[in-house]
Order: sequence, then C-alpha cells, then structure tokens
Amino acid sequence: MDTVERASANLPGPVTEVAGTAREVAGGTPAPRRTRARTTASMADVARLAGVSSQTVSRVSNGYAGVTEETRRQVLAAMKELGYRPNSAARALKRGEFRTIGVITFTLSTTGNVRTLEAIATSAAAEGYAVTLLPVAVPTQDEVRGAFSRLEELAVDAVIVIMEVHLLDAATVTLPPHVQVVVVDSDAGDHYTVVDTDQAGGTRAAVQHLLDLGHRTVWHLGGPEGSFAAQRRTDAWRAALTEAGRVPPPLVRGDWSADSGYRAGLELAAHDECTAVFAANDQMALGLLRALHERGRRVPDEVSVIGFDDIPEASSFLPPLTTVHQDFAEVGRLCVQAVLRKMRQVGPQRGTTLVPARLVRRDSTAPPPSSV
Amino acid sequence: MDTVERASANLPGPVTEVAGTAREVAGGTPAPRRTRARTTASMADVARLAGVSSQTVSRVSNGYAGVTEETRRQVLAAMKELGYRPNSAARALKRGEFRTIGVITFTLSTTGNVRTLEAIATSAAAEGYAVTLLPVAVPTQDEVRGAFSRLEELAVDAVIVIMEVHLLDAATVTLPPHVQVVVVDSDAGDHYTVVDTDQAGGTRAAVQHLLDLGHRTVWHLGGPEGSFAAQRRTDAWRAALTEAGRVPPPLVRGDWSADSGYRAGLELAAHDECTAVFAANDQMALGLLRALHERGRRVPDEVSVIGFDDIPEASSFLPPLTTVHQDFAEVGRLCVQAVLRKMRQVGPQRGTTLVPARLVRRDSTAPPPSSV
DNA sequence: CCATCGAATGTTTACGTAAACATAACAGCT
DNA sequence: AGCTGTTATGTTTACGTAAACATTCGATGG
Repeated sequence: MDTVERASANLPGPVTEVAGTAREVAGGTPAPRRTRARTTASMADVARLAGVSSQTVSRVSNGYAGVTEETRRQVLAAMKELGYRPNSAARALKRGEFRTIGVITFTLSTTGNVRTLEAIATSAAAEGYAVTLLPVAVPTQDEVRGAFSRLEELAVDAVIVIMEVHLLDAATVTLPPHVQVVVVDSDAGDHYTVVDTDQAGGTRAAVQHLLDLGHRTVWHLGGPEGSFAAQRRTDAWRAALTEAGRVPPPLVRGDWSADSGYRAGLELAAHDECTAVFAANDQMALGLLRALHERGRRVPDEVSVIGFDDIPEASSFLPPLTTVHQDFAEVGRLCVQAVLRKMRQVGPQRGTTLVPARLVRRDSTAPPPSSV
Repeated sequence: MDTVERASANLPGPVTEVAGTAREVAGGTPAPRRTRARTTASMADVARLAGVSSQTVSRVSNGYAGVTEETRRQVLAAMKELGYRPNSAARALKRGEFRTIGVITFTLSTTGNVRTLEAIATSAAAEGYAVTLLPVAVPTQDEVRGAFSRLEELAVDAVIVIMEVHLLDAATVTLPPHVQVVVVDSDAGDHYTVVDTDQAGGTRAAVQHLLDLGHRTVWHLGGPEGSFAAQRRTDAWRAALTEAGRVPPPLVRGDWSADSGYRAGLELAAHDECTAVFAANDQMALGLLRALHERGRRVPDEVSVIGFDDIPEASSFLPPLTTVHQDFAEVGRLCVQAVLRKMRQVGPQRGTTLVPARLVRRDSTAPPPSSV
C-alpha cells in the first residue's frame, strides 16, 4: 500500500530532469533534486513485504539465531524480490565501525609498497574489511599531515602506514583516538606496532654470501639520504663487514631509481678494486648492471652484484640477478592480522614482527677474479 | 605526557593475554565491551559548548553562508577544543552518498594497473573522494562476481573497473542501480563508459617506426591468448603491416612476464630473418633482450626490439629500450573525471576516451644489418 | 491448572548529520 | 507606522540500522 504510493509518487522521476529544467526557467520553482533516496529498498520495505517487523529483518540480515526457518525464508524471499542491500552507512553509524582499513603510502612506484598493499587488500577482504587508499604525493611532513587530516574525516577503523616513521611522528597527533595504527618500517621502535621484512638479516645474508664467495670486501650502493630504510640497510652492511673483520669501502648513494643506479655504477666501475656490490634495491642493481656493462666490466666474472627485493623482473636481468627476496605478501598479511588484533584488543598490542628475508642465488654473483 | 601515559598503560600489553583469561574464569562478569561511543564529540557537543544550535555547527562544518563571523569563530573554537570530526557514516547516511569510488582490479603486478590506480587515487582525493580497493585474486567470472557482490554492500558511489570487459559482463547485473561504472579497456564498446590508452595507435607507431628504419617486416611477441588487450595489440600490429604491404610473420606468444619473453626470445633468435620484434609489453621485451643476448644476437645491430608501456626501468635495460609510452596517469585522471561526470549527470554519459600513446626512442632499435 | 520459562517476534529508541521548515531581528520602503 | 524582504539562527524531522527492552505464546514442571 504504502509502497505503491511511493512508487507512483516516483513515476515522474525520470522525466523530472527535463521537466525540472523547463520548470526552472518557467516558474523558478526549485525542483526537488534528490531522486536518490528511493533507489534502494530499506529494511522497512522488506519487513512490510514479508509481513514481519524490521527488527526481524535485521536479525536475518545479520544471521542471528532466534528466527524460525519459516520466517527466515519469507524474509529472504522479500529481500530478493526487492533487491535489498544493507546500507553500510547506516550500519556504520549504528555499529560505530566502518569495517574499513585505510592504507597510507607514498607513490606506488616501488614494488614493495604495491605488493604489500595488494596483500593487505586481499587479507582484509578475507576478514570482511575493505581497504581505502590514501596516496601521499610528496613525502614531506606537510603532505603526510594532510593525508592524515583527510583520514580523520574518513570512514576508517584502522590505518596501516607504509612509510617511514619519522615522517609520521609529527602528523600522528591528530588521529582519532580509536583508530589503530600499524606501521611498515622496521625502524619504528616499540612506540608503534610494526611489521616489516627483516632488513638487517637480509642484508647480512647478502654480505655474507659475497664474503663466502671469496670477496675481500663488499661495496654498497645505498638508498637516498633521508630514507631510514636505506639507512638501516647501510648500517647492517657496515656492521656485517666489521663483524667479519673487513673494512667497509666508501658508501655510494642512489635514490632507489635505476637511473641513479646507473650513475653510481659509472662511478663504481672506475674502482678496479671493487669486485662486489650490494645494491639496496633491484632497480638500482639494474642500472648498475648497465653501467658495468657499458664500462666493459663483466658481471659476475669481474664484478659480483647483488640486489634487494627480488622484483619479478630480477630473474630476467642480464645476468639474472642474485638478490634478497622480501616476502611482501606475508608482510601485508601480518599487517592486517596485527591491526585486527589491536581493534579486537586481543593478543599483543605493540611490538615488532619481522618477516625473514631469504637470499635468492642467480647468476650475478661469483668468486672474485683474483681467486680464479 | 600523553605519550608516557599511553606507554605505561600499554606496558602490561604482552601480559594482558593471560590476565584477561584469568579474569574471565574468576568472575564471569560480562565486562562492558563498547567503550567506543564516547570517544568522539558530536555536533551536539560542539553546539552546547559554543552556545548555538547544532544546525549552526553543521553550517559552519559545511562552509555554508549565512553565519556571522563572530558565531563561526566561536563554533570553530569549540570544534577545536573538543577535537570534533564530522562522522562520515552519519554524513553518508544523511546525504545518500559516500564520496568514495571503488576500484576493481586484478593483481597489481602490472605497472599499468598500478599507475592507473595511483592516478585514480590522487585525482579522487583532489575531488574529495576516497578510493576503496577491491582486489580480484583470480580473473575468473566467479571471482569477479564475488568482488561485485562484496561491492554491493560496500560504501561506494561509483566503480572504476581496470579489467577486461568480457569478464565483467556476466557479473554487472547485480550492481545497485545508482552506482556508476567506468571501465579501463578500450575494447569495451559503447555499452560502457570507457577510458584507455590508444593501444592501436601506439602499436601502429611502433610498427611504423621499425618499418621506417628499413626493416622488411616486424615480428610480434604477443600477450596471452585470453587477453583482449593482447588481442588488440596483435590485431593492430597485423593491420599496420598489411596496410604497409608487408607480410606478417607468425605470431609468438608470451604471458606478459619477463620469463615468457625469454622463452619466446630463444625461439625468435633461431630465425635469422628476424630483424625486428615488437613486444606487447616491456617485461617481455626484457626477457627477449636476455634471450637474444644469450644467443649472441646483438641489439640493436642485428635485431631491433621495441616494447610497450615504458615502465620506469625501461631506460635502464641493456640496451635502453625503445618503447611505446602509455600515459597511465592521464588515464586514471580521466577515469575519475568520467565517473564524476556520470554521477553528476553532466556531459556525455557514455563513450570511449582514448589517451594517445607516444613512441619513446632509445637504443634498442636501429636499421637492419642488411641496409648498413 | 497455574506459575514459570524460553523462544520468537515486535516496539522503542538512538546513532550523528543536514534538509526543510520556522522564527526572530532588523533594514528599507511607502 | 506598517509592510516586505533579508539575514541569522533555532527546531523538527528523517536517513537505515540494530541494541535494548517489551510482548506474546506455547511448553514444562510442580
């Protein structure tokens, strides 16, 4: 009955666009804009059709017990007939949670971030959570703060930050109190909940591999100065060498890009005594390979090169790149686990989870020429 | 100060697990779960503090006119004091829109999808929209349908699909009526709103470039059989050759991966008459380069190779790869524009927007050996 | 046979916001 | 002075859901 009334009231709907405009010109009467409201059926509509109360519909919708099989069937039938879909805004308002996780990250141009994001999205979906993406164009504190303030108004229960913590620190302050945060940055300390690859371990494995092959020492093509992730790998490289009683050569820096690796490679190629290079990521290793090739220094015969990340293309480099494999999928999965744990307040609320990295041997490393 | 409190409150964290369990066993008193409700201030709270009505707070919050500067200041002060943040669930419920765009995509393992996604997220943010990510693990119709049915309950006003339409067709049916869809797939036809790179144009440019250099014909390393995107490039390659009066050599296929490019490359290297190869993407071109290198066929002196996409690493390949540049950022931007246009019902509602691709000449193409 | 219980279902209410409508105050005009 | 229009603000209401509380009814046990 009521439904019919509403339906008939709606019939002029589609026409309204045209008629509305004409009317505006003619009379100036403000035409009713929102035809939206009636596009979806509500619980009340379902309840009416099924001849039950809307609360019963709610119970069926949420799979609660205490509904006769008979009633449930009727409700489900009514839902289907009306094409009922629960309104998530109303749900969120009532329940006080959005079932959504926000992910803040810099450019998606690094494999690692992308893979982690993908794993987060997949794991979250499996847990019934959606993922909202918050890109930060430029990694400045201002930009980060901007992302967070956008986030504040956003429908999000928790945040996973794929970013270096020092950029975060100034920004966090304004976060709503009940929004949980997990950070992907193994240097974050125990102030945050952290999940990350064991970068130091991976670095040590890389350095050790080269030393085992007989190289006297290992050069390092590090990441940009501001990056703590780069700093961490650099520190671990230096420590591994020192522990082995070797002297760390001067540090060469890139900015993660293949181009910067190329430029650094030209520089490294000039050092005859350089027989082994550990690049802080695979892209820079790629540029490095090109520079060495151009300078006529053969890999791995004259110079060994090892990367970090194990991007899918690494196995197709010239030569196929020996590198440290990061299990980004696992990192993403654990991020979601950690953040859900925090939301549900079960299990450890803080602490760092490190995912082991493993060495993948391919053809870019070999014993140094002198030992042949 | 606050930090210290939080830190100390959290210190027993690791222990809590045990303590919590013990308590349950001991008392059995159902501890009050939802402490959530009071964590955020509402408009009413702000209104009370500022001594105005909540409607006035709403007006300030939404930047409406008709509020004295004096009143506005007071309200803003109250907001700040209480740390007020608009509740987006309530907003969405009231306004009937979520200000969120869903993005459905397969694996984020291809550069194109990722770059497009990133541009979408950035453009959406600029328009005040959030982006929710819906990963589809396996590109089967069932999986896609699953993603869409998850979507139905999701807080989303519109959907951008980065996927081949034929997988979509069976699934779309159930979408809520007011959710707009834009597809990134230039073969979608005018049934959908479409934005994509001009793949045919890019392919033609690549083929023409090689012909201009003097190659008699151009071989093609195509994408996998099921992919329409691959099919499109293959068709355009064949058409371009035919138009120029050349005979298309047999088609060689890969699966987009560098490894498959390598395998195909071994095959191609066996053909002495093959002097120019157009690879359907840069990853396969990378593998191809490796295979040719291994087989002793020099690039570009003996064989020219051209790719598609212009991934950032392409300029660091050995040799730096000539390729067709896709402007994914522009595609993403236009997707958002298109979807907003549909939501606002202004401008064209259907139709295909093609973003031009352009040839980037690097060092992997040269005239064929015979012409030297 | 009636009190009691529990299962199934209904009714009321509140979540936070913003549109629609109502009111108050005041300026400009005849 | 009285009317009209405008501006600033307040009051009411509804968005769709689900928790909390209320009711009904048949079954069970003393």
